[in-house]
Amino acid sequence: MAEQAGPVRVRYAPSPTGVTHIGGARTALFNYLFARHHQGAFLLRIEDTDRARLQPGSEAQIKEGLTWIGLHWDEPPIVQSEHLPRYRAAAEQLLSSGAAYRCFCTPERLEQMRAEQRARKEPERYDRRCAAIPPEESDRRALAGERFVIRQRMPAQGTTTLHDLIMGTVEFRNDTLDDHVLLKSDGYPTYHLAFAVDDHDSRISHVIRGDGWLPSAPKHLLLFQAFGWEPPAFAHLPLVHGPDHKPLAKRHGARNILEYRDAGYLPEAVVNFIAFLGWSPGTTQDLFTMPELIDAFTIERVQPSPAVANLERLDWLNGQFIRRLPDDDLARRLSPWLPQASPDQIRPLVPLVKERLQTLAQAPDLLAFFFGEPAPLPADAVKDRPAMRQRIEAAVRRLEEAPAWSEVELESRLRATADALQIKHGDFFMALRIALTGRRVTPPLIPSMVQLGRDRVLAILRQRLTELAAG
RNA sequence: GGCCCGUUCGUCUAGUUGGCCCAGGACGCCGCCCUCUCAAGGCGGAAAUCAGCGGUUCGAAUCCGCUACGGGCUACCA
Repeated sequence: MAEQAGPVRVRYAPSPTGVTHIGGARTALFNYLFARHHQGAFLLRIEDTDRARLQPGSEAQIKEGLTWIGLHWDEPPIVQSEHLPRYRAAAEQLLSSGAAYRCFCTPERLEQMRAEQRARKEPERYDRRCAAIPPEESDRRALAGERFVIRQRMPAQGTTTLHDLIMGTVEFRNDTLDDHVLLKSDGYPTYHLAFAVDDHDSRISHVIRGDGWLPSAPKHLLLFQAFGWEPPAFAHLPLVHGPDHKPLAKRHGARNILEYRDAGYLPEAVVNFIAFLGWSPGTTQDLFTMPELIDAFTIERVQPSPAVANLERLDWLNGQFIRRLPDDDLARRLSPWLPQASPDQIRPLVPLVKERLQTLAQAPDLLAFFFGEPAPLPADAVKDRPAMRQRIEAAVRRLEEAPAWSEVELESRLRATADALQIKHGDFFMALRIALTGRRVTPPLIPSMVQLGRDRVLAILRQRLTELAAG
């Protein structure tokens, strides 16, 4: 595969018609990793030439999503709607060279034409009725105010060959190519025109995009040729599928990438997760930081087959990354999830939950008993009230005498208490756990008691005794 | 319909210069250990006739052909 001369420059070019989902984020990430791996530039381009489908907050959402997963663009984003004269001039250039022509066909005629082609079971393509209009007549009608689009004139024969970095060599017969529209009658370019002009003007070296574009790649190659420009290298990424093996759509994972943030996922984990969708390093390492990804990423190792997003793996990855976070860092990230607690209050609790969290969102529930009242005693847990009371009373007596409130001290006193009661340590700990938190699943009991503090622990236990006596 | 892409455990994949692969790793699942619950961690296990068929070859997941299945594109959308 011939390497492009000059610096590596790539771009992620979303259209602001929605949000960035997993698939889009992956396209962006692969572009970013490729750029950084080659010390190149990563650009952002907003493809807003479809005014009908434009969505107001979309651009901001896209930028926020990219920023969240740590993809920073190196130059101010290019916004296509701001460059209309440039596209028009480019189209004019093609017009005068004969590589494109004005088409005056109405939408109605085109629809009728297609209906007839369908009926005859022919490929639905523009029939090139306007291709033969002499330039003078074309100019005259345009001047007279007749509405038109500009279409690219495809070669009648021969083949166009694409050397794709992922898909390999793909050959297309030119006579199967449609004379697609380059400039719409509203003066806006279509994707094809804007793509070629912008990628050329931005000196893009590699186009890494979804493989939905593969069928139009030959037209793009021809378009570069018509302009007399050196085309970029191409890499078409296979789609990301949902669990049902259908392309990712609203019905499953096609959620805004930011929803993963809101669900308590770490951007590190999300990045690691999407990096492995269709790519692998070829080693057994499965946890990568961004710098490691940049170092390991090569486009040749991207799979040509679509990947199914396996969200269970994301959960596992998230837990792994949480555990690798320094405690101070985890405390900081937990802070928004525990608005009732100050950073100083959160920090000492981090070691209690660090190994138990799969997402940050689980922290509030796990730590609830530290803030506010403990949950009511579960009904099934107090079936044997006398036993429960006995255990709590014994614990209170021992704890009141504790000279120090440390893990070592509490552990030895509690174990001694269990021995005195002649019950299994585990059973005794469980009784205390339920008394203290109202739950059977909590962070480890003794460290939790230490954090809760002597006064609070004794207060809760006495309160429970009162409840048990009353109820 | 036409053009194009794809097909290794449930999932992500290793494998790509044919033999070291009766196919390796990870998630998930199951079991055991550790253990105050839950996790985490450790150890082990089940799980892929490499889509099918036919070639080439001493030898194929790896090369070739056909078929099947899945998917994309086929707009004055990107």
